[in-house]
Amino acid sequence: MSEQRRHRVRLEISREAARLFWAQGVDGTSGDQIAEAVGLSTRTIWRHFRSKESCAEPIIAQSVEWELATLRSWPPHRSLEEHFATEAKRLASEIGTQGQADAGLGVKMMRLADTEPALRTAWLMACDQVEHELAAVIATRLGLEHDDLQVRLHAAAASAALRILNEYVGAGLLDGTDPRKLGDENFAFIADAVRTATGGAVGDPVDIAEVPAESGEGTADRLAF
Amino acid sequence: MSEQRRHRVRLEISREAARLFWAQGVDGTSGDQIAEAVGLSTRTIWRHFRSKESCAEPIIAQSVEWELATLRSWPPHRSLEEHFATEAKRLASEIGTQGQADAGLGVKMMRLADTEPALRTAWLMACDQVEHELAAVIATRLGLEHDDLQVRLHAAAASAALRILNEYVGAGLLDGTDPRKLGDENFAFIADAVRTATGGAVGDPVDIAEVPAESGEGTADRLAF
DNA sequence: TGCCAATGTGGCACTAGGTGAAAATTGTGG
DNA sequence: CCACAATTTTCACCTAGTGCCACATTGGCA
Repeated sequence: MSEQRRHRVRLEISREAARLFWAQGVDGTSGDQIAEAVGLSTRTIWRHFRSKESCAEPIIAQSVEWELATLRSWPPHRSLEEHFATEAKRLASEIGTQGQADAGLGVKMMRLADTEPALRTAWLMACDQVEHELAAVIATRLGLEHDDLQVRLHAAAASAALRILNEYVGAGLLDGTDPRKLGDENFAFIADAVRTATGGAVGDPVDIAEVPAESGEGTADRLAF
Repeated sequence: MSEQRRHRVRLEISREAARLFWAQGVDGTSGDQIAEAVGLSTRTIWRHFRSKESCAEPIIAQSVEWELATLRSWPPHRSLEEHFATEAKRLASEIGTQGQADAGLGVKMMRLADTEPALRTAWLMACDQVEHELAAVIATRLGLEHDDLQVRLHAAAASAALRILNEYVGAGLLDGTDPRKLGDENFAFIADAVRTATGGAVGDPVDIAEVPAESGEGTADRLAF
């Protein structure tokens, strides 16, 4: 089965699972129900997902995917707010009704995660992945290794800030905030949150030329071992 | 059953479970084995823990408990490194062999969490709780509400930094670092990491008198909704 | 001391999540 | 239409976890 095809099937299952989880809770939803809803046998569900809760992962992962993609394509010479703003504009024109529905489900799963530990896991794991990818991005921007302690600290703090903002915005949307209110000034707020969380090290444009000169400056020489 | 007694039983089960998890993996350990190791019936284990993996929670929670307790008792007029240093000294004189063994098990569970998703959950959940308690601490230090967006951002970033440092130090200890090398200069490093993650807002002494004047300054006026 | 009530524990049957392996179905090139 | 591989289904089976009732232990009280 092609990787793409597999991804689509998983996503399809995930949609139905998320819908059922939201409608009747995780405990109140059985594997059989998910299978019936998506029109596959139960066994096939377990072939695609190791557990019931993990059925929600693709829809959650997809809701952070654009953020991840945006961070991956962040050119060194641009500021974070600039890049977010242009990418958001591009995304807005590309996203279809399916994408909007998925985003809605993603937000609902985020909300469910507040009360369903099994889903909170999935959400935290998704954020965990953001953290790792962000470490790579930060490492290249600062000219350090991706497992440098300072890089890991910055990545963890920044992705934690992004998580909080995601939860905040998501909660707002579920409570009836008009999505059109999400304007450019919010990207400035997000970028500043990242700047604050990283002590100003991440968020501004970096000059390619000066990066090598700074390399090593941020490493954890002071930690005794 | 008294709350204290219940806590002790859970901890006892957790010790055996952690030992078995470390020795033979989570999947390789059955509920029956844990029950036998601790001398209780399997049924009683499930009365105390909702799942196999959650048996590791108390030992993990305990390993962040001293950190939590230290943060809770952080007086406004002291810097973070000062407070950590004195509390660590006090702790070192109080901790017994049992406490040391538990700390060792806690570090091992942290390490296992790298490969065992079920345990990573427990670890992230423990960190999640640190984040919440830290929010309360930060709120009082800054004179803001504990659910203020700025407070949540600082708490998330700071606790993420603490998590990374925990993982880093834990990994070091498991790889043979001498525990005695954990001196005062490390507390300065930790405190600086927290300072960086919070844009300098958390870590230094705060003057009680000036707190009310600053209240409201950090709120998220700029986010559009 | 002896009784009683509350509460923790054990045993056992049972549900549900999840897997292994072979049969059945679907898809695909000749 | 056939041969063949890839996927799905069917079915037996395993283990984590629950409901229920009987039993044991504890602690209060006369």
